Amino acid sequence: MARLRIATFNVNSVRSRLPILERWLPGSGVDMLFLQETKAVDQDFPAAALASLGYSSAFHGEKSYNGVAVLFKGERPDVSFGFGDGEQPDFSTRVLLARTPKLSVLNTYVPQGKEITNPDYESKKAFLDRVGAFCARECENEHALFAWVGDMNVAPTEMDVTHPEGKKNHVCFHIDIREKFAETARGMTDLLRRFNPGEGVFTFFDYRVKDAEARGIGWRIDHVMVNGALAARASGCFADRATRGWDKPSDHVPVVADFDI
DNA sequence: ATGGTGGACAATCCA
Repeated sequence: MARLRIATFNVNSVRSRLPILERWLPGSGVDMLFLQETKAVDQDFPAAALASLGYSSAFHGEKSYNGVAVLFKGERPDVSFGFGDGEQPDFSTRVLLARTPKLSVLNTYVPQGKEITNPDYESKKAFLDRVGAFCARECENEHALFAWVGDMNVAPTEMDVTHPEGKKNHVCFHIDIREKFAETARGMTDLLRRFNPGEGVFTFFDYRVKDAEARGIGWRIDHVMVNGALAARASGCFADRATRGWDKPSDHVPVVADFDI
């Protein structure tokens, strides 16, 4: 049995967050880091700088928006982009699948949805349907170790927002999207919540809210969801606030999870 | 208070 530490982090531009990654990663103990919103085309991804930190990478992004990546130490996982289900759009800059001999991880940057009246909100639900189909297939083999991680843009419960009464029509909290998320993750364990059952566990602080973190105004929208086999091997999960005290933090907080596999 | 700030990129779009 070996200890495996994975993490998910919406960097909101991998190039702007390079100083944060350089400061955080070497002492983080993270073996595999899943990134969202890298906002860099592939030729601009700072692979060399990350390699000098001891992390290889696989990435796919586009100009200005979206982009996903995995950073890893040691053996290269088998990495693919998009749902691979033959449907369009393929979401190749929002979906990354990494398979190692021991486990598979689906990394997603779920569309935010803008407004509940916007067509993008329907696209968000359709995206989650495709994630749900994928997860259901992965979970058919109850012995295989599987995780779904990333920026899900859904706060699953009232505990996961600061003022739930004022957010009933928000695309990340509307009852429809919370039910869709629950259906998508059916049978899986919300690992950050399992190890942190109390109030005030957040992974996102809006830049537009003044002193959001100090005032405790946040969202829990970045998740590590695991199937039963992987849940049985989990030893911890936490939102790592270290990066928050440093210069130019992301609006998101890394979520770190430990396993014995 | 339908604002606010930050990122990418060059006039706005996105979150």
